[in-house]
Amino acid sequence: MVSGQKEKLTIKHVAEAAGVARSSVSRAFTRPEMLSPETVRRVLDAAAKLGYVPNQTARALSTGRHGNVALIVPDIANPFFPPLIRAAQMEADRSDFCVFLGNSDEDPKQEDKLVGRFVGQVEGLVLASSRLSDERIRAHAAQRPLVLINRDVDGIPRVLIDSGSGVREAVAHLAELGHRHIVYVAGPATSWSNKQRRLAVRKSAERLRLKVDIVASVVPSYEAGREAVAAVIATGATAAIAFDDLTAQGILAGLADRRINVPSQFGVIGCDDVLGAATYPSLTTVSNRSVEAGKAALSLLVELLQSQSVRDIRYVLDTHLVVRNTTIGPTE
Amino acid sequence: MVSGQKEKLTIKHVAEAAGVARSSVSRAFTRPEMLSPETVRRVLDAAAKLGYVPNQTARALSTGRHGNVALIVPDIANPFFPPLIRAAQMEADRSDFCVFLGNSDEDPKQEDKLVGRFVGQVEGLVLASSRLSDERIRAHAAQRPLVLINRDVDGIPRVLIDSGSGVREAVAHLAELGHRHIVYVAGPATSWSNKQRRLAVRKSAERLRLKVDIVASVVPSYEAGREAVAAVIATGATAAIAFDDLTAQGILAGLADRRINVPSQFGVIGCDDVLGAATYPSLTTVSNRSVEAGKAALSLLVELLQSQSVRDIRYVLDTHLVVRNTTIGPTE
DNA sequence: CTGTTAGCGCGTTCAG
DNA sequence: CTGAACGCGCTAACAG
Repeated sequence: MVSGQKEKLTIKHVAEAAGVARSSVSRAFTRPEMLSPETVRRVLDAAAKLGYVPNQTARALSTGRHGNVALIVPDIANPFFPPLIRAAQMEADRSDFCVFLGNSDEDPKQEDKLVGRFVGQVEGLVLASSRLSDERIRAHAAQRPLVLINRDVDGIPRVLIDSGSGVREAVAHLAELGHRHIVYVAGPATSWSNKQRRLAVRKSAERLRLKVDIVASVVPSYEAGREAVAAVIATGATAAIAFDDLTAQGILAGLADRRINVPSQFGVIGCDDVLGAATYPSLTTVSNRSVEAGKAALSLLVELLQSQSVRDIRYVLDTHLVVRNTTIGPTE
Repeated sequence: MVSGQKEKLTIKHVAEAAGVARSSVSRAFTRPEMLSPETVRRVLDAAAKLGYVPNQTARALSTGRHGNVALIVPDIANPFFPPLIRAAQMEADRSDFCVFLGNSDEDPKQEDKLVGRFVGQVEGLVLASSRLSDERIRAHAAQRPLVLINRDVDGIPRVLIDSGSGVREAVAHLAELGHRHIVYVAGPATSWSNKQRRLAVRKSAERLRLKVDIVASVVPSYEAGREAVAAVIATGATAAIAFDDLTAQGILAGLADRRINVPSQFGVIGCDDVLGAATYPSLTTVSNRSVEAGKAALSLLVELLQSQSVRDIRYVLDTHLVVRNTTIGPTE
């Protein structure tokens, strides 16, 4: 049984044990091809025997590369993000990167603070659904390679989930079912996705001659959706498209509280398809591509890191409507 | 507008600008009380003016403290973890720690690999629902302060969510409703929580003279639950307690596929209460304390880090049954 | 191919 | 209270 060797093993000890210079040990680990196979083997053997493992920190200080990246999201607990985080995580893993995770709590200040905390220890970062201003994003991007998810800033590499296509299908779907007056329950004002969805609802409603109202809702959550119901009903609309599934779920609950039946009396459509068919009635929603987005963002970042290139990249993923059971004609 | 100053600002530049020695600059940041207020102010001013920020890496190399911790979970996308991660995150934030997040993908090998990747850059780690063997956990704990969540290893600080109490209530609840034969749909074999829940079901069923069968299910997921339904039905039981809500949700779906009505023909109880009332029928389940667990684990780790103490800590959070609509008597 | 010698940026004795 | 000098562990020129 190997007892805990608390003593610090450095490159020096390995060098002595292998009878070579310290630099050779270093090279054996980072550029084996510069050494004779014989030497490499001797060094690696000695290292293994001693249980030596290179000190990441010292290496970073000397090279400037720490092998870390940061991922910041507004709310880890929002079901939209975990799959994205997971995908990013696994992609980072493929290139041996460690990922710092930050939760901005939907707050720009906090997000800024996190970036500051991370920036000294990472080679690059990805901001998902950033709540930061364009200026702040540009400022940070000037310091380190930066990839955005669901945020469209010129010149900054970005991965966009185009919920517009799905939302347009949603509006068309409602129009086909005979709805003439709908309402969009908005998300965070600083959210790019929210702007995009709101616009898509407006435009296609206009084109299809539907009346459309907007109901504000500060944060995307079950509670917020539930609270928005009063305002939603007050508009006199017969169907609602919510910023996301969580909000939609809250609306469903609020409607049920008021004994308003879905879908016969009122139609509801969500966005992001994070709830699967788990709501009741199962939610008609717009598909989500968060896994692809997370993976794409990270592989993009890794690519940027490796090939110092700084092209203007804009990667778009489209979406479509998933019809379930919260939508039928307004009068049954 | 400040343009991107890509030049590396070191302690040296600040020293010159402030007209002091480099060491004074260092002290102004780490031990202001050792300097005259006047000097501190001058240094901080100069630093602010230049936009200087201490190099975390260099500092770490010199002090051994990097201000990072790692958190490893089996599956970020499992709804049990995001709230836990978020809580841990925010607690770390309070002490200015950066957190590395790792996803072991339910695989001990991967978990080991992650620990190895992180250990060189963190002061401590927390393993949530670790799939590692006791030996490996002990080995890692010997290197760095380590806190466990839902894993009970002697001598290692741990935070345990005692689902046993809630599960016992669940069994009693079923017994009261008149069920005489129940089945437990198990989770991962390496899961401590699974062992605990299985045992609690067995024991209390025995005490209440209920017959109990066990159905295996490798990973906790919707799919796995759905697939387990055939075996569940085959046992002839009238109610099932699932390892977690995800599995329970899958069971609900599988039952619906077979036109078996819940709760009138079959009762289902989940664990962890991660779905809220979002399933249909809304799921009777065992409450979860993951937020407290995440927070507690991290504050415990921070505490260990600060006060080198190594007491044997075992922090237990109890749970209880949350009755909703998937359980009534077996014959209606 | 391999050894020697500087730093990387900062914290920390140890004198003054 | 402040400055000079050494070291953290490793990589990167620069010789041989």
